[in-house]
Amino acid sequence: MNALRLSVLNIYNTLSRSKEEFKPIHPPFVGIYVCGPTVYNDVHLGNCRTFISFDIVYRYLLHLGYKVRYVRNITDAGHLENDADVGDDKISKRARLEQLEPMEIVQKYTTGFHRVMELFNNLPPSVEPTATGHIIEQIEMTRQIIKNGLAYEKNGTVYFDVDAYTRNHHYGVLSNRKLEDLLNNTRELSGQEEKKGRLDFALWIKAKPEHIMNWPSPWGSGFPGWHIECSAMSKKYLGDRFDIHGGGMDLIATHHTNEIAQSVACSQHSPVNFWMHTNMLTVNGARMSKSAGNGFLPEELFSGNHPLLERPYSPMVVRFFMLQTHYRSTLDFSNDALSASAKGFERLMSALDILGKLKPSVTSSFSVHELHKRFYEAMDDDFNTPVLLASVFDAVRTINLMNEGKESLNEKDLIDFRSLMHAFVFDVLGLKNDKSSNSGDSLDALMELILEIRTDAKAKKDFATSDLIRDKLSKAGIQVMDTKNGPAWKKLG
RNA sequence: GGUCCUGUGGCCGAGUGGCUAGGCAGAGGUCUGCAAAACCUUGUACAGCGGUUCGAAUCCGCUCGGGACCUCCA
Repeated sequence: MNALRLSVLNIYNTLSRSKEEFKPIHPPFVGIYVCGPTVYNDVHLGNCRTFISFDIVYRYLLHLGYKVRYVRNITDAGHLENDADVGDDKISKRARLEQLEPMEIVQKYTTGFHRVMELFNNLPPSVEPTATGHIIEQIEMTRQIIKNGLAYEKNGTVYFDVDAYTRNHHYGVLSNRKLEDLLNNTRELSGQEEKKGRLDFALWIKAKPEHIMNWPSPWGSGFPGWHIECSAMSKKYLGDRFDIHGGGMDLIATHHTNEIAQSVACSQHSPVNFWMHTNMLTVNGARMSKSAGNGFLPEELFSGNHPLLERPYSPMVVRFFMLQTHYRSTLDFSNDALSASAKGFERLMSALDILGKLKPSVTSSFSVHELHKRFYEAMDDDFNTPVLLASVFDAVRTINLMNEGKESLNEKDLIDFRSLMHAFVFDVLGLKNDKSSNSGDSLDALMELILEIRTDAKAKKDFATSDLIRDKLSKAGIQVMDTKNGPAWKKLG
């Protein structure tokens, strides 16, 4: 199938602020690292969007035949409540609030996160390392940075020396900011007396006596800074230099900027070829976030239990909804938009059901190759899922026309068409028919019988009976449709 | 304040110089016992003003609106 792919993959790189042709460092291998969640709380839908976006990246690279190592971490230590490098670790704080051991918090929200990822049909990453599992690597990296003269220790805490770094490197490369602007526009934070420079950030933080999560280090008992974990773990599993690093756009200015600085300080070269960033999910135009109180939890969506929702939406409808927007655009979340997606998704799934049942003709009336080409062009253009879906919906129309005998495919083309649709809708976009309406249980046989009775009644012009069957089934959540090929049914969403 | 992004038809949302995006909703039609489904047809959309150009939603300038980051957040 790939022999017909004429385009090449282009990816928008935050570093260059433009699309670049993707060439792996060591083909056919591709290394990708995505910043995972800090497991101190339930993931909300905005978090999920990022992981769904990178699931598409992962799936498409796999589809293209690359051998992909996809690393997505779990932050279970070191993420402070603010960037002043004072104050509390988020996990520790939550542990006190819930009166649990910190690792109980970690376990609880990690499990929840995995469940949600599975519901959204995200493939599990190849490696899912935790910060607490890589303390030694983080200490090692910190030592190396000190050794290279780009970090210093003060009272048990180790800071990255941004000023020293900027003598040879551009600290603001990723966010495209000048150092003086960063200095002038950074807010004065309290508790920073220890730092030499205002932009310096902690690699290792001295633990206060009450801080439960702490580890011994050359600088005394403490815990790692937030940024060093990703540098240390990406280095461990993907090497000093790898292909793609991803995360939400909000990580550009601080987290990823610091990651680059740390890796450069340690290894003397830039760690990542392609930096990819997903845009934010918004509600009424404002960013969805917990602090703003406008966050949606996946649970609320699946149950419909939220003031802004009129009904529940299945994980696949939500996934489909997200894929109708490009990952670098903001996506505004609303009941109306979701409801439109629910109908579109249903139409797509029923067309794919029909496709599986179509019979081949002698001749073909349209070109499967053309679709094939368009599908790849869309995905090769920086994973443009909305454009792919537009082409997929052209295919949906064609499937329906075939069902009415107005379009046709010969046997070979029909096989190609099925495998093309299957590959892109199920494998690449990761959608699935979560209603699994006609899934071979006893309901099938039962429905066959009922529809037979109804067809008999109709033949005898006993419309009272046929309509009664239809109405009662409708109330039971099953829709009956009289198509040209006889009666059909499906479960209602 | 600094650095950016953005404004597309009733709603969501692609598209970055000339060629129908797409989904949902609406209207008309085909089909049907009636519906539904499906299919066909249908919308003179690109915030405003000016400029560049043979030609702009697309490039440039200004104006107005929305948002993000700079402070924890994907």
